[in-house]
Amino acid sequence: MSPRPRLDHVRRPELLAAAAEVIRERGLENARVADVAERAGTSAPSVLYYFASKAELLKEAITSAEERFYEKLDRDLAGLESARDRLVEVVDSGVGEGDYDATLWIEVWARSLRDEDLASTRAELDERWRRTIAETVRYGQERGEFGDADSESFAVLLASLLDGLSVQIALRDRQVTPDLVRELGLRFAERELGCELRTEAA
Amino acid sequence: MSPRPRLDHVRRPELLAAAAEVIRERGLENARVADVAERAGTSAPSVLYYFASKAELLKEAITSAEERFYEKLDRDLAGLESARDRLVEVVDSGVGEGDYDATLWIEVWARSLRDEDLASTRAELDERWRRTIAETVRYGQERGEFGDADSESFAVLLASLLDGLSVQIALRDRQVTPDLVRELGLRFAERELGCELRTEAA
Amino acid sequence: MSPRPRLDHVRRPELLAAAAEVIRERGLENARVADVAERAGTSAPSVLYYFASKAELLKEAITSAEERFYEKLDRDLAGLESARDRLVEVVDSGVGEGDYDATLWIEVWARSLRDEDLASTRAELDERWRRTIAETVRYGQERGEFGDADSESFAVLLASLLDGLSVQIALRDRQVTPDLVRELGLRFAERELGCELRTEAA
Amino acid sequence: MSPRPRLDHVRRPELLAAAAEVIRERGLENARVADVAERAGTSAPSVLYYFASKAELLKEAITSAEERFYEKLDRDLAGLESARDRLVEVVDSGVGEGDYDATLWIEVWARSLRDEDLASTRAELDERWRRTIAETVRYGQERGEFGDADSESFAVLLASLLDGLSVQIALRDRQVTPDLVRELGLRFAERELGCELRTEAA
DNA sequence: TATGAATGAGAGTTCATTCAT
DNA sequence: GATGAATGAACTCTCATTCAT
Repeated sequence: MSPRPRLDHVRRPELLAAAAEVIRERGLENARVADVAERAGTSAPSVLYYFASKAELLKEAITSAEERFYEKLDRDLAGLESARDRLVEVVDSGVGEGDYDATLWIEVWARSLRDEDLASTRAELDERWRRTIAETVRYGQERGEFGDADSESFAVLLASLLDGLSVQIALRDRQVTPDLVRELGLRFAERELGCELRTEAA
Repeated sequence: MSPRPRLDHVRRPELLAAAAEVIRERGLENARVADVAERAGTSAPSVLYYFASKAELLKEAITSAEERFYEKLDRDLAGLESARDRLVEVVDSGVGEGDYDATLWIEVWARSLRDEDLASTRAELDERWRRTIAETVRYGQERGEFGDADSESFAVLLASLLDGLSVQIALRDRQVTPDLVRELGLRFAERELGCELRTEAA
Repeated sequence: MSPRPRLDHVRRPELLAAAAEVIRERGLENARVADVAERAGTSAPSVLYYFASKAELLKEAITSAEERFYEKLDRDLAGLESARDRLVEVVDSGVGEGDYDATLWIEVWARSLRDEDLASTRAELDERWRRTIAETVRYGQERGEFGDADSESFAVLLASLLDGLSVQIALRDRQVTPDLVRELGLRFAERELGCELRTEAA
Repeated sequence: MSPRPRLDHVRRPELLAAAAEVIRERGLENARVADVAERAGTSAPSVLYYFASKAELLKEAITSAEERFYEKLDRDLAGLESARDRLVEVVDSGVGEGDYDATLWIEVWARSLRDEDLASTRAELDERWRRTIAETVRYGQERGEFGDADSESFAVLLASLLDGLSVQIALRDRQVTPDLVRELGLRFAERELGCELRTEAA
């Protein structure tokens, strides 16, 4: 039934990882099949043996990278009891350093402007990100850690603030550092939710 | 190189406008000289008669569009006496609708990730945007309209928040409308500056 | 960059031969990649699959043709015992007919006027040509076949004379035929070296 | 009757001189109308107002430069009584330095390989050069200054030798200097004509 | 399963030449 | 008499993709 059953589950992830690296380095529009092949130690036709086209390869590279990020975040959050710790983790993950950064998002935004398909994928991922934030807020409100605030509005605001700040990180703006982003993000959350988040950080 | 005095001041702006439209429609990386030519009702070599290369054309198209935006904003602000009105104007201009939207910014960000030259131009323009915000805050503080807050930090925060929100507008996110951005931006400013900005808007 | 082992040693020589023909027909400056492709029964991109650029293709076509000529000449000379026979062979090879003619040299000279890279390649090849002549003279002097004369000066003179004459051949001057060139070249050598070279030719 | 009568005799020579310079600098095949225009302080269309096409411009630039050379040489020779002085002058003029050099000749040879029109012009000019040499020889034989030798063969030989040597000058070969060319040319003539030409030079 | 070979479809750019003024 | 403006034609080179093996 399924063609090429043997190596599919081995080679595809490797190629997707290579593609993600190429996108980061050369940009989504300038990424070439040959670049991905070279990084994966194979040839361009080989890459297209596993992915029907360049477009499909790049799209999957992006979505799988983002999905891995959200899966990891969900796992990490589940391991934390306190809502306060969870929110700190959320802000941390959105700061724009480490294995996740805004580079890929900027690429996705740019292409989403005219790629309907990617646009709706992006919308889903962003929705997921906001839902995670909103749920964390409601969790904290249930536990009495946070004051009352509209969790949905807060999610849109915090997500947008972190987006805007992490863009500056990605662009290496001199005035915006990861530490500053963390500080500003947490201070913003404290005001909106009426809680203390920065005890040890300060 | 060679001086081309006659029509330069007529044709170049026309071509720059055409180029900006093409960049919005097809993206910075996919914009072709032939597209610009077609939109301007001429041929590709004609375009290169006025601009030495595609790169120069696109770069100038972007910078001139951004600069026109800031010049208009500065003029508009100068016409307003009250600091409160000025801040409302600032937020309005950053909402991401009207003749200015985040589309161009997203393109610029994406390319700035790899283009040193464009990156520094972007940094200057962003610096200008934050300076405008900070000056407006200090103006309001001098007039006693705003409470004390660090004007520089506020500028970074508001700019980033508006960046993040206007990205959603540009991407036509269903949950984020221009009105919502305005509302959220103003509410954020009220909290940080301890003032009332939304009297008539509410 | 990337290794292309399989057909390299088959296709490259074919393409170089095609390129040499094109250079002869259309000239070095007017040779187009598409011409070479057509002559080799393939497409322009295919040619550039084996050669990184047009410049590299043409340069290699020239140098490989010249080098083949000198290698063949060295082999032929080694097969001759008498210095007299060797010198006749040298003059013969420089007459400008057969598989070698001055056409390529003229192209190389013209381009060397502005192309530093090609200029130094040409200098080396010319140096090799003169060395061959000078060594032949010294060989004859050691064997007592030639009188004493400065072998280096003689080499410069004979090489230049043959260059000048073979240009006329290449340009199909009515007054200069291959036979005349051979006759004049040998007579010149006889006078300078004090020997008889034209017994059977006369 | 004749169109554009006014400036023709002023502008055309200026443009031809500019064209000759451009050909020397960029080569015959790379010379652009715009280069000639720039050097003459005018525009490309202006150049084509005086010359029907680029081809015509370049061809005339070459032939007029060569003709001026031969006219000057004829004038100079006529001013000399002794055949010996005349022959020294001939060799001097062919050495390849001063306002005449082999650069233009090499360009002409290269293009003559496939330009029938230029080829026949070149043949005429070369014929004229050899005739001048042959006549000088016969003049010296009549005056008893030179021994008997076939003036036509000598002309072909000397012309070719000087061609070959001046090519090396044009290409800046390290082993061949103008002084060497003069020395070799005169020594060659002395042997062939049985006379002394280098008394004061030595 | 993989890849060397090949190519068609462009893209930017150059440049002689034309035309209106 | 001269030139700014414009353009068609050409050419190199890139790259995703196909095909035979």
